[in-house]
Amino acid sequence: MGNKAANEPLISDKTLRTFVGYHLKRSFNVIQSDLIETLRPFDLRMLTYTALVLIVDNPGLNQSRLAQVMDIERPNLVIVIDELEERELITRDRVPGDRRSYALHPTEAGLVLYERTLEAVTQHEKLLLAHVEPEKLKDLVNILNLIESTT
Amino acid sequence: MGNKAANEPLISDKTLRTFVGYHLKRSFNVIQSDLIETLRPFDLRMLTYTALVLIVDNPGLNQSRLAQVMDIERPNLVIVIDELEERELITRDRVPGDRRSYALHPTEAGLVLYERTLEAVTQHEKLLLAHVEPEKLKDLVNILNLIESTT
DNA sequence: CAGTATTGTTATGCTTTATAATAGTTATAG
DNA sequence: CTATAACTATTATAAAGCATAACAATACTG
Repeated sequence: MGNKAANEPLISDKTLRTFVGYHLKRSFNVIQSDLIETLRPFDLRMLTYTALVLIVDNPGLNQSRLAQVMDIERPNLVIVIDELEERELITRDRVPGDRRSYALHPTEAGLVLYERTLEAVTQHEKLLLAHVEPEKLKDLVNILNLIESTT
Repeated sequence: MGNKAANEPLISDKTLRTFVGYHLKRSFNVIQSDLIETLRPFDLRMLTYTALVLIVDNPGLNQSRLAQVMDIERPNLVIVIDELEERELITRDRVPGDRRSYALHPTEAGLVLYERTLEAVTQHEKLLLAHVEPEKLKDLVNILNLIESTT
């Protein structure tokens, strides 16, 4: 009577489960999906959001440094910055000392959007992870920092 | 004397660091980079490798189920399966009961490649994470499972 | 000053991921 | 039994992410 297992036999991913990376990817997918939906109303993608946050937190930085921190190639950052500038969320300002590079600054609108999205994203992640004890989340971040510092 | 900070001022990602998802992504990037390099000699990408492993572990499954487990859309799995079949690592076998679907099975060559890559990938991840105590990795996986079970 | 390095950019390609539409097959409702 | 719905695999298509080569303008170095 409605034995679903008969129609849809369980698939085992036991081999993949032996890899930490597999677990990392699967849990990141959960958070990423939530984040994408959270950012949608603001018409921001993960990359553009990340760039906006870093520019607000580090006003005046240039594109080379930003690409470096975001771990993407310079050419790929250009379209991200183009989009933020077209939407008048940031400005590309000539820097007196070096006429090659631009200093990136948030506009007033950029600051406002930053504040709003920060609240939304923080709230959404808090809700999404509400069932995990805060102590465990702290442990998690500490271990992830260890892994990250592998490089 | 060589004050690098003067030329390359430190960029702060403190706001992004408040998000668990940011930490997850950054540490996954570390593992993913290593995995890609590990798979390169075998001419496998992450997707094709994942598919191969799941087919070996679950011989006879069909593409719909496989796509479901891999969290990708059916159309996108087709080219992955095409590639594995062209390289004669798996076979698409007609199943008597249902002429719509194919049962996926690994070939002898597929099994051999599976064994070799499994060893390589296991060894590489072990080395990459050698500086993290095994106990912490266990904790990590447990917490990640909690997050994954959010869905 | 000559050669080299850096910044931002364009062009290009590959991979991943998502959606719509279709042919063939199976299941279901009346 | 037949009409309709549902399912499987596929094709076509597009958007997004990510990498490399090449270039113009500018800055640095010996």
